[in-house]
Amino acid sequence: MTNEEKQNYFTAGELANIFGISKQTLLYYDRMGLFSPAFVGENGYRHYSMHQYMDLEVILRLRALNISIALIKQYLGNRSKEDFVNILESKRQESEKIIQENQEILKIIGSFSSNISVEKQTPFYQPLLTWRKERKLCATLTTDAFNGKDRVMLFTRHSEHTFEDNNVLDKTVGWIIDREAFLSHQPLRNTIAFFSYAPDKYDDSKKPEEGTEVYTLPVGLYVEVYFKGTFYENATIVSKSIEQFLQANDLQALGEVYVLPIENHLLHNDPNRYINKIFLQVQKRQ
Amino acid sequence: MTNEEKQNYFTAGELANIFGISKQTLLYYDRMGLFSPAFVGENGYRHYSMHQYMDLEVILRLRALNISIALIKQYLGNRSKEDFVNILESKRQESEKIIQENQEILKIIGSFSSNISVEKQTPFYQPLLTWRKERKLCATLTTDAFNGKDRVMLFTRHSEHTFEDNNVLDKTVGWIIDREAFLSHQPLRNTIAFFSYAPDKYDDSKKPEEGTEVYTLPVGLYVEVYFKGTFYENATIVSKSIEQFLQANDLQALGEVYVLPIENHLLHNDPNRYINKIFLQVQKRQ
DNA sequence: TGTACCGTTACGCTGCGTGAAGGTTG
DNA sequence: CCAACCTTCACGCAGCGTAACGGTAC
Repeated sequence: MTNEEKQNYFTAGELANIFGISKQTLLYYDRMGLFSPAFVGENGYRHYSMHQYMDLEVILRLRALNISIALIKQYLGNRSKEDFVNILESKRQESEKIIQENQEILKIIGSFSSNISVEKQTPFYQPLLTWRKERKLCATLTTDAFNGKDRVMLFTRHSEHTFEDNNVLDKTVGWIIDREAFLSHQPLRNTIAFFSYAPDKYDDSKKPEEGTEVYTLPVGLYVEVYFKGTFYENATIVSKSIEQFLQANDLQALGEVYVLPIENHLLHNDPNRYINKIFLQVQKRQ
Repeated sequence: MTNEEKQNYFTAGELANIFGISKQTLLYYDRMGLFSPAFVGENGYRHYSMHQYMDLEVILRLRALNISIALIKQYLGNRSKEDFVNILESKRQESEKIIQENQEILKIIGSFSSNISVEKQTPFYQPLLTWRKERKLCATLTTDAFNGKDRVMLFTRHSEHTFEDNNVLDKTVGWIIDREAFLSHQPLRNTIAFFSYAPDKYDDSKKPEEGTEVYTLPVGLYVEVYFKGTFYENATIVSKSIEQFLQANDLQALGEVYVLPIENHLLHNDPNRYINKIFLQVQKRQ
């Protein structure tokens, strides 16, 4: 290597340092055929000519926009205003898509967080009597033949049909059980349907799939009970407390019984720490 | 495999179909130790129990937020409200960072695009006489010892020092040459400095690095010429046209001469298609 | 003779997709 | 006997980072 060469060419490390990038990056660009040294010495050393900094500058400015190496390579060989504008345009769309996706994530996180922080000092096993506004919900009816696998299938079908459009903020899925069976403390309580709340501005024109119905929970008085643990282990005690509450307050039950998980396997390993809410509509006995 | 097993367990394909994911995804989760079947048959077939759908649901809901498999694995083994909230919080920060990065990209693309579309029907080699407002610029002085490599180093140093804060929209770097040398058509024209425009609201308190100065281009009359090709090939003809223009309009030059690339190697392979703008301050001869 | 360069493999990361080659079930 | 399942490799992707191992320049 002559002195003249030393004065006019950059070695890989020099060039990398000057541009504040890693030597490996230059080696990688070489391997990819994106940016190769002007010549390679007998000792294998790379020598980049002074003028090559222009190409490298183009590369780094496009990489700063996270434009792919393949695209940069293609563009470098055939630069033009049109192609440049096209690249910027497609990159713009890509970035906008990424922004949208992450804003969607932020939205979901926000709804999660608010739902979690709401229920803090909840009284358990204490029937509450509250006035609820009308609410719409989506329900997927369960069929009669209904073993464990089918139950899971219906559950996921409900989730998919109900949540495929991201209108729904609260993605919790609850289930509806028969009032008579529940209040008579029968050990086996058939699930009538899975349900989840629909947004208030639910699009009525959108016909739900076969087996899924949009349903209105009427305005009125509701009895609600929060309890810990699984429904099947606590159904009897909860149903008895509700029955007692209805009698003591001269109330009668209407409609079906709704069970809604508040904290479930998403938050706890131990099912004993699950929190569910059970509610049903009531009215003064006439 | 007994009939009872068939009724109570999912095979990999079944589970994948139900949840609308790929079988390969399940296999991958198994390999990663994130989600393994309840048992594996003698034939090697995977069998997932009905109850496992809950774990899978947790996994998929967290994956929908693009939370890493390692983190989900950790969380699954030890669920709690606190950890869940922490995960959401860190993911929120991550998403916000991604959004910021991409909005930065959109900003850069926007400034690129507007700069490109501005200069469309530009008259070349035609001296223009315009009134310019005061503008601030950053200049990196070139040293005397100044061969090719040093020039590149100074150029990149200027870029780094000037642009490391992303305040600057227009990242074009121009250069300043000596007026006397230029107007006397000397073949070798020394570059005095590299420069680029500073944003109007440049933070004066921020002391620039050694060798870089913030500089004010005074308000006043300027002569501007757009020309095609490289500066070194066109300097003589441009300087002659400017000289003629000055004489014809009874003007005299002030300050130094600025050369600013409008379209360069970022947009063209062929240097003959480069577009540069040369400008200098003038005043009526007294 | 040391130390600070240079080089070439080659593997790691993330989350799967996509075969290939071969066994199992019905 | 075929179709539709299932399995286990193993490579590919994007853009480098990070050694490991060895030669070279001063």
